[in-house]
This record gives sequence, structure tokens and C-alpha cells, in this order.
Amino acid sequence: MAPWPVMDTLPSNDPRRLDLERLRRSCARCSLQELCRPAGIGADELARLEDVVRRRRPVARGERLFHAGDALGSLYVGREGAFKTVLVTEDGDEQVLGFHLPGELIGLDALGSGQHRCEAVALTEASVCEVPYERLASVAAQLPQLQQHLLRVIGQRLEREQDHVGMLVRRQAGERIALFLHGVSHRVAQAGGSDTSLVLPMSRDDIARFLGLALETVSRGFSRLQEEGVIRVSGRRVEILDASALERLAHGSEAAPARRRDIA
Amino acid sequence: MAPWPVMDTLPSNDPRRLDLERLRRSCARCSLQELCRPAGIGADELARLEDVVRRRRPVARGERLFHAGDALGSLYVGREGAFKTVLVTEDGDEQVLGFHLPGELIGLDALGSGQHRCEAVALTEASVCEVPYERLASVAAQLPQLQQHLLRVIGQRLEREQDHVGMLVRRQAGERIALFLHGVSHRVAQAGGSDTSLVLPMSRDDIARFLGLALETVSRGFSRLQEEGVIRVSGRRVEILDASALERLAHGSEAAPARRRDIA
DNA sequence: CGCAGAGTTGATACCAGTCAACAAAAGTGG
DNA sequence: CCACTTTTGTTGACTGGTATCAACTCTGCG
Repeated sequence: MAPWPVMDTLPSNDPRRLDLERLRRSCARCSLQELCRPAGIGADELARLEDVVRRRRPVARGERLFHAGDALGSLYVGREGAFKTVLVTEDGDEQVLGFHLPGELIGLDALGSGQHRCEAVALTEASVCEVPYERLASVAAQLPQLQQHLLRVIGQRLEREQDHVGMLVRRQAGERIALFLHGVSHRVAQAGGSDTSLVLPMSRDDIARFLGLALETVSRGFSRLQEEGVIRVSGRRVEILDASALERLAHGSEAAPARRRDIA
Repeated sequence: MAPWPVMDTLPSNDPRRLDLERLRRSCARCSLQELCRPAGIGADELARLEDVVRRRRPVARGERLFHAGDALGSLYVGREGAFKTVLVTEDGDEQVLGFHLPGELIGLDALGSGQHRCEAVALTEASVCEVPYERLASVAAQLPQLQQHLLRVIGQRLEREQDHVGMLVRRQAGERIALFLHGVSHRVAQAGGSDTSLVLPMSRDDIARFLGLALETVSRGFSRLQEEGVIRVSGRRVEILDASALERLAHGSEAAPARRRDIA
């Protein structure tokens, strides 16, 4: 019932402590954020968790971590690169459900039924850590703190899904796009990148399918934001020049100094 | 650490077994579906769970189970009536995130941060069972099966959220409305009602805010479905006349025998 | 009976989807 | 390394669906 050694509170000079520190740093550094970073995970939890995680594995661009219909085997944590999860609808076209940057969990969609309902595709060359779900669950059953943390992480995913809904309900395309850019830059910053200059890992088409817009509308939206001096775009390279304006556009008040065409 | 008596496998003639049977029926009958109904919950789990649940409590129409910003205290299970969860956006108007029929869990939105981000409003006279979250979590920590089940339920909520996204991405209003009606009738049937005749607990305005449409568009959509002979509408009373046509409209092929006006 | 809330229906304007042409970047093979 | 192809992104013209404004109906209720 307890295949993992219990190492609750070790004296600071215990030789095993060094390993734990190393592991902790490993998790912190490798952006295993959603599972390891937050407070509340003690040394023993971390050690057991590390024992569960299969180490980094490379993933080629375009490769899939799992397909729709696959049985839930593992959860994945992005390490490098980016992923998208897509749902192929009955009528053939694919709906983008989400993007996953380093440190974010992938595969939670199978929690409800035990089967994946969407596919996770690498948008770039990437790497992941693999977490066999059964083992994670059994460790969580032994470590209330980890269980709590797991619930919290899934709850956060629920929040993100609601944010996605919040974007789609916005009727103006400009608002959705601003909201999207704002969210992505925020997450890129959280994953350790710059929040003002970023290279989008996904195509305009992916963004369009994520926002429920036509590809061309996304492109026009980007151009318009550039005209207004909010961002600078060059293909997938985006610089955010006026973050507060972006935020303003995202939440409600559409284009305060708009109607430029009337003046010019 | 174990405030609840352990009653693992009781002999079938043990007097306590009767109580368990009563409780099990109680949960099954009262539509506590999402927490109690599915397989995998044994007698002891059920007993401990019942011990956690605060019994039925009436909720007046318009009353809120919690407000945005409230600390996560309890989860709720709808017993009678219906609820909506709404998110009040920065710019004032409210976005409907979901509807909750009897047997469905309410309050999971606070799992991520420990604070509710939306409000749960009773659409009709209603009643709920209240489940203090801390106690539920601590019981789950002792009962791996319950923990698993809890994860599954939350996973299913995630699926529903994705389905919501799936509706919003459909660009034609008609598709969204058909998808909505299809989903609601399905859930009403699951909660023990008829799947062909139902009384919607929510207003056109609520539906509109849920689907990201204008109120008038929803009304027109209902009328159009009636013209096409798919449903019969009279205010909130809806009869589904042609379920397969509804399904067809929901998934892709917009209005096969449409353009009736051209003929008439 | 009149009032208020909810729902329906009509006329109009506009945003965004569609079709299409073009430009730029990224592969691909000689 | 350069021509060629393919993919990806941008921009324009046009159309259509839906938001908006507004009038009207219906229901329940004091």
C-alpha cells in the first residue's frame, strides 16, 4: 500500500535532503509549475511526486501526445515549446480548445470519462514530462496535500475554460483578439518569458479556430491593433506597445480613439 | 484523524446495514446524482458522505447561494428547481456561465482560487443539499474511491464547459440554439423528466447571455424551429417534435428543408 | 382594469464571413 | 545557391447574418 519510502521531516544534515533539494529545484526550474511550484507541497510529497514523473521526453512539431478516444494513460506537463488541444467535430472541422505553454498541464480532458475527447498537438518542437495518471492518483490518495493541490490545479483549468467562454461571448471580434493577446502575454510572462515581446507559437488559423472567428478577421484585427499603436506585428512576432490600451480594449470600451479613418 | 466510524464490509444481517440502504436510496432518489449515483461508491463511502451532506434546504427564486468573491465554503447539489451561475464582467453586464438542473453540482468555480468568481442564482423556487467543502475534501482524502469519483465529477464539469465553448464557436445562431435545446432536453431527461416536453426554467435573456446572442435572436431562433416543425413553443413551454432534425441542425448541416418561404 | 415583465416580430445598419488576389516566408530539390 | 513550390499571412470587395432600435402582444398580478 505504501511503495514509497516515507521521509517526512528529515534533519537538515540528512544525506537524503540533498536529493530532495535537487529534485525541488528540478521541478521549479523546469517549469513544472502547476504540479510542483505552489506552496503546500512538502519535501516528502515532492519526492514521491518526482518518483511518479517520467523524465523529460522530446516531442516533434506536429506530433500528438494522444488522440481522441485514447484511454487516459498519462497527464503531461509541457517543458519546452507549445501545444494545442483540438476537438474534431462531427462535421469534420477542428475546434481549438486551448493552448498550452511550458509548465501547464495537458490531458485533463480525459478525467471525466477516462477517455480523451480531444487531441494534443505540438505546435513547435517541444518536450514534456509524463505523469502516469493511476500512479499520480494513488499518490494523491496518500497525501492529502497533494490531493488538495490537484483539485486546485483542476479548478484553475476550469477557470481558464470559463475565461475562454468569456472571450467567445464578446461579440466584437476586436475584443476577443485583445483578450486573447492579453491572456497569452500574461501566460508567457508567467512561464518565464517577456510580457511585452513574444513569438506566437500558433498560426492565425489556430487563433481563429480558438476564438470562433474567420482567419482573415484575426489577421485584420492584428493589423488594426497595430494601426492604433497598441502592438507591433510582424508575422508571429508580436510586441505589446501599450499594455493598458490592450487591457482597455479587451474589457468593454471598444477603441477609444477609434474612427481614425474619419479624421485622416 | 478519523472522526467517522469505519463500517467497511458489514454482514448482511447487521442492523446498521438498513441505515445504509436507506441512505443509499435517499441519495439515489433525491437526484444527488453527481456525487452518489455512479458505481464505485461503497456502503462505507456513502455513509461517510451522507454524514457530510447537510440536508435539503429551500431556496427562494432569485436567491443566491453565493456571491462573487465569497470564500469557498460549501458545494451545493440542486435538488429541486434550477439555478444559473453568472459572471458579472468589469463592464457591468452579466455573462451566464451555466445552468444547473436537479442533481448537478454547483460551486466548483471556487476550486481554483478558494473564492467564488461567479454567483449562483435560483431561477425558480428551489432546494439544495449543502456539502461543506473542507469536510468533503478530508473524507475524500480517506477514501480513495471517493477521491477518484470527485475527480471524475470535476472532469465532467470540464467537459461541459468545453461543450459550452463548442456552442459558442458555432457561428450560426440557429446551430447554437439547436445545440442548446438538445443539451437541455438531454439533461432534463437525465434528471428524471421527459425529453420531449419541457418547461425551460430560464428566460430568453438568460439563454441569450449563455449563447452569446441577442435576446431577439434567440426568440427568432425558437420561432424558426417552430416554423420548420422541429419544436412547438409557447413561452417557456417547449415540445420537441422531431428530435433527429434538432440533432441534425445542431451538428453542422444548417436547415436541410429550409427556405420554406421561397416556396410558400 | 391597468400595469409590469416577458416574449414576439419588423425595419435597418453594420460587423464579420466569404471569395479572391496578392505578398511574404518557409521549405524543397536541382 | 537559386528557382520552384507550398504554406502562411495580408488586404480588398461584396454579401449576409445578426445586433440594434422600436412597436406590439401576451401573460400574470395587484
